[in-house]
Amino acid sequence: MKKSVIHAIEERLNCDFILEKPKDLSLGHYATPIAFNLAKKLKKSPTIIADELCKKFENSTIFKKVTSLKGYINFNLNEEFLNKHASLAIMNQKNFAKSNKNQTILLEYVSANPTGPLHIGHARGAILGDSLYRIGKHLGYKISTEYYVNDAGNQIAMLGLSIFLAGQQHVLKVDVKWPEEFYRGEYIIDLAITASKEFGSSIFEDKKNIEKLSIWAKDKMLELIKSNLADIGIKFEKFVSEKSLYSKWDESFKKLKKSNKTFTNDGKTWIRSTDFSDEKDRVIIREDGRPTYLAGDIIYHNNKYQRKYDHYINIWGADHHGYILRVKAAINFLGYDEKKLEVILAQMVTLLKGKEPYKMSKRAGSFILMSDVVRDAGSDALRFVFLSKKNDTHLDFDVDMFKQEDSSNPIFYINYAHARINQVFKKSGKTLEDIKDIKLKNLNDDAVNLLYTALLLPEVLEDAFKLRQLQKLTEYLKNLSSNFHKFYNENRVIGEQDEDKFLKIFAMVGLSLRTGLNLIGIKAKNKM
RNA sequence: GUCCUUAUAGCUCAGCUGGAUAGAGCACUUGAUUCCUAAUCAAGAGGUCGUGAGUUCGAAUCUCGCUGAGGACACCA
Repeated sequence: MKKSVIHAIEERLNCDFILEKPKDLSLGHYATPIAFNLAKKLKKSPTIIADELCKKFENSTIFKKVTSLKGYINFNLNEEFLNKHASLAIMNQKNFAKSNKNQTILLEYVSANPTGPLHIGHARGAILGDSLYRIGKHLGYKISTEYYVNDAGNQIAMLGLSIFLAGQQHVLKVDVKWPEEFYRGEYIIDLAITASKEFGSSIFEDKKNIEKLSIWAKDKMLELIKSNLADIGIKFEKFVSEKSLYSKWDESFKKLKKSNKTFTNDGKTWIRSTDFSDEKDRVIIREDGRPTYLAGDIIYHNNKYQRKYDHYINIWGADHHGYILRVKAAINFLGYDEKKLEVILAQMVTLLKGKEPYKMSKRAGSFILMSDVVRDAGSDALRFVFLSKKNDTHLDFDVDMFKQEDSSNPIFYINYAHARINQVFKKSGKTLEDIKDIKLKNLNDDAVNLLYTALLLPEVLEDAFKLRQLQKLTEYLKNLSSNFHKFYNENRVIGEQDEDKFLKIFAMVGLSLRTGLNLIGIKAKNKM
């Protein structure tokens, strides 16, 4: 719809212009402040210029009227134009708001260590990533998703050690001297108990078994993470194991060396990331020959770029921001275009419970499980609330407040609108077939504006996806629902002269609500 | 100390690449149901957009300083 409008205006104005939405729908559907820009050049007042430009739009096929006000030019779409778009959408619902793009995108997100269940902080990135994926795919991007599994290194070893010690304490009942850092939390004890059932309690007698426990537990945790994700409707196309990548280290390292950005010092191998305005150079191979975490990421990104996507998106927690430069440096040193990598940082979630702050740290063990919140609040509410906020703002929410599933939860409001539409159709005894060919004309302003708002979904999606700002979509859905509820209260439908016309508009509203919700992983309710 | 993010109504937040009288929801006050679901709607009240400068026809939006908040500054991941 927006494209047609831009095209129609371009045709008559023959110059660049900004197309925006007026503050108030009563002013118009679209507007441009072009007259302000031209004022200086033409040395005339914006008001006069706007008046003159309006005249160019006489006999337009898509605008009902074009008016000027205080220098703005406001465009009102005509019913025929809106009707055409609505008919098209309703007759081909599955394709509504779809389009085609050629860009291929590799989206990596969550990638939480398989050392414990997902906590509420992970949920933010998970929901953002999954929703971006759904929307991107709908808009026609060739987009794939991956989860990078850190199944090597110290953290996994620490997981095994933690379980081993927990087993000694809780199963063998011996005194244990805990190291400074280890994984706490009840799940560690649970794992120890499960391990004793599976392997016999003797497994906790010999330190040699720590590695075995690590591998076993990490697989268990990955399964748990997958099930946590499935609970909120997330499924990855691919899981990439860090460990399995190390066989390709030589190849990656050889490529990296070609850049002359590696060097050895103190028996360690470094990359010169300071050449990429990093604070310091970074170690990639330790003195004892073990690769650092960055080495894994170098292989992984080499692997990613070898698969030749047009664009790469990584969603990381904001605590990783310092890591961006060194990864980008490494990608550059590998001979790839690091600008193709976009890192989205999901800011921390501050969780409150009864106004007391929760500190979330896996290692400390006092963290809120994502699965607990999902159980209390429901996947739909969690998804909607998380997406309602820009991903770069700190998110505060109180678990207790979240439990109050009352009308303050916008997802109820939107579902209610959708359910109402469904019920009106039922009561009317009519189907889409009956109303899809109805011509929408002689509508009151409220009906026109409701229809117009419903038809905005495609441009909202494009905008939200391009800017990676999905709160634009949630805002839109709330707004459309509000317009609908207002209209519903002011107009009777069944048995009225305009029944069929209104039903067609409602069908369009329902389609937009349903499609929009679906793209953020929420199934619209037909009944409350 | 350096870097990232952030500051808008009592609370939680929108406000698109600068543009019309700064908007929602919750909470508060008042009203609407012989009628398709009142889980709704209408009206009211509530703001010197953290602060000080700058850029210009025009700033919540852009630039700089200051202040507050959260986070990161590993050979951990």
